[in-house]
Amino acid sequence: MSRPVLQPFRRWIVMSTRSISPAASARSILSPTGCPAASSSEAVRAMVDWTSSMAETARDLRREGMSCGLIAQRLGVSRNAVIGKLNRMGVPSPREPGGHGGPGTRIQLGKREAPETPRGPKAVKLKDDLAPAVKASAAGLDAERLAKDISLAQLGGFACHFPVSGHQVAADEHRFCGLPVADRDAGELKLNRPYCAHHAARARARDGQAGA
DNA sequence: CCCTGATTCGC
DNA sequence: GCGAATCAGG
Repeated sequence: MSRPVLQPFRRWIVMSTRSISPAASARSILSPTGCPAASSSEAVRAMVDWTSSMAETARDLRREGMSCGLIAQRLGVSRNAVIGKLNRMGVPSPREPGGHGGPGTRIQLGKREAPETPRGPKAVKLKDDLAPAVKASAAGLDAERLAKDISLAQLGGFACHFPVSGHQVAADEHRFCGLPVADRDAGELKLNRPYCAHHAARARARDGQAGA
């Protein structure tokens, strides 16, 4: 019948208890023209199953400051896929200046007031001040550099679990901060987050904007 | 020109 | 929900 075909090699691993939902299976692939670019009989693009693992990894990596492009490479997906996914997840844009002031430093949040633009022509551009949280987190970048950068296996019960792998690493080789957590006796905030003071603050700031 | 992220839009 | 195309800025 219509689509006998292709066994999508969408494995991407799935260590989660439940990652592939029936919906995903139903989605299957196909769609001869998934996108305008692929119009015509172009190769079929295996749609990636965004498992929780991938989503979490992407989110963490991005929070580290890794650009979507690198994350995309790591996950093996396109940059737009990562951006789109993260945006859909509600992950804001940390875009910490800690990366490199060179290429791609554009924060400028704030949605366009006129999305009515037919996407082709010029779009509206709005300039909005950065949220204080972003600035604050940026100031704490030093803390990340001071992180122990240890593996998950070495993380203790009170070690910060904030991912700090600033390089491209496999999901299983992810490195974490490892600094003492703050919720033991921070005196200020006592969250259950297994993060140190610095990362806890960042996490809160992040959740505050979009608690996906 | 490169890079970046954001949004729009078809599937 | 997914990703490409497009846009927009550094």
